[in-house]
Amino acid sequence: MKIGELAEKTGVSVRSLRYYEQQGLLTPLRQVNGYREYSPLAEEQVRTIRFYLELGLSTEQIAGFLHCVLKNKEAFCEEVLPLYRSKLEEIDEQIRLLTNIRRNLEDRIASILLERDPGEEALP
Amino acid sequence: MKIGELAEKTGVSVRSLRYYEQQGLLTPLRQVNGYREYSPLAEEQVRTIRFYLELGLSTEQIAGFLHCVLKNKEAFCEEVLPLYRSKLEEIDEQIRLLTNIRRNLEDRIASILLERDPGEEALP
DNA sequence: CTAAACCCTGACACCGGTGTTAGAGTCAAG
DNA sequence: CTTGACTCTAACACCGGTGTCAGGGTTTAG
Repeated sequence: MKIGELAEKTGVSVRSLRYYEQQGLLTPLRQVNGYREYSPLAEEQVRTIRFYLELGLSTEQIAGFLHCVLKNKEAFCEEVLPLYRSKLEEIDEQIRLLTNIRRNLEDRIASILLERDPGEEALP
Repeated sequence: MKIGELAEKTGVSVRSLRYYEQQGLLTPLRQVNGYREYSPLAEEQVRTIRFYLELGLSTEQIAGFLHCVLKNKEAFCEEVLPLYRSKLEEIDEQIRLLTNIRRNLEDRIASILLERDPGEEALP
């Protein structure tokens, strides 16, 4: 299958498919004319890549274990669990930061409303 | 006061002070030799800028109301409240996204642990 | 044969505040 | 006068997946 077809089947842009290849996540064969030729398995492989990208992993991190998870169950790939755990910490840190900002924003909003129309926002 | 002194007093790098100026947030005078000359008020002004940056506002957004909040109380600057509210929605959306990812990560971790050592993680 | 639709590579743009470097001018202390 | 510490402008790098364009080949249906 050619790149356009794979793009349509997976909903991933042609540009992205070429990028994944450049990052070592996909390795299509080449036809004599230079066109990329994807096996039917590539479709599932692309969905796997998308899954990990949506978990917030980088293409570089994914490249580190993709070959393994494509052959085995995730649980047998040593690299995955530590990666998940550090990503989880990272996410938690980001949530903490955002939550702090959120609190500050609410404080500012509340104090503006108070200063502007004292008592008005206390209505039911 | 020269830029290095202001940088030291505020803890903001010289690079950033020049950037704030470029974004229209600071307008120091110039000495005859071309050096920036900051008034003592600039110190407080920089802290104000930092405050808004840390709320997640962009220099462009800050530029839109900084002149007002430097003269009046925040509550009298019309632009501020809507900006706070849209920023709050933005933050909430980001927290939602991160929370989803977080849940997926935890699911993956749990299922790896289950698959690998069934029951082991259930210990006290 | 031709036009439309694909495909190829390579490269720039984006986002946005900050670090860093290069090359050059200025100033103060010794 | 000289040296070292500042200052100036201008410009690139970063981060990272994606959009988009340029310029050129290939294929396929009419």
